[in-house]
Amino acid sequence: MLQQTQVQRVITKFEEFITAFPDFSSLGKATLKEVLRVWQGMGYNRRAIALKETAARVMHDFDGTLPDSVDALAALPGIGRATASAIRAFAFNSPSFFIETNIRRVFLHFFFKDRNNVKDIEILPLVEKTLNKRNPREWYYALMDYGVMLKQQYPEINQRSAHYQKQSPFQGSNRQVRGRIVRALIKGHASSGEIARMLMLDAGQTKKMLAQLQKEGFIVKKRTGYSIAE
DNA sequence: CTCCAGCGCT
DNA sequence: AGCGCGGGAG
Repeated sequence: MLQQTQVQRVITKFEEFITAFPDFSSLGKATLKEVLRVWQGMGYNRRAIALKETAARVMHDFDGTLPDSVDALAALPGIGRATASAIRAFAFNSPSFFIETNIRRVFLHFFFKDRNNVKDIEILPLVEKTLNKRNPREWYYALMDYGVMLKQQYPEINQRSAHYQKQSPFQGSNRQVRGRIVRALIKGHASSGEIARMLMLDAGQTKKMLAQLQKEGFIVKKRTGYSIAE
């Protein structure tokens, strides 16, 4: 839930989410519509699909217990190397190395003072060297909190990362429209024409986006229109 | 306008 | 390597 999303926003949503789906079993068995309904407000609806699918795989492939190796975790949908390593550090308190935006800021500030275009592959060895292997969890908590603090004083540090990129505006974007369509279909089944009319969208664009959402597993097409998958 | 505990596809 | 993906807060 924390991928590309502010901690403060996740905290309140997490309570609601974990109450609705307290374990892998309930999340894996829930309908996608139920999961997306609770997810609304988090952003990146794809992550809701991945999380539900991950829960189902943990139940079926791992007997209900989350695996603790980076390789096994990273093989789950929506979990890459960074999140897999973070899960190892926070959930299992095991030494593993990863970079996220706050950690990146700390190392750029102290070890790449006069550098530009710094690649994460250059930073990672330093994360490994400085990690407190006795208590990775506490170390990463402190490191990330410190990175947040650094941002108050030096908000532009991460622009010196090779991986920094300004993102396109959300207002009027494709992703905004997708979000509105998903939100509408959570409320109920609708045809392409009804959706276009309800949301004041171009008919052709609406059809194209519905086809894309269908391909990604968000929705299914029936005789009379579209609904949330499963 | 900007950014955010990244991932997956091409 | 580059791009698309939500939505809320500052």
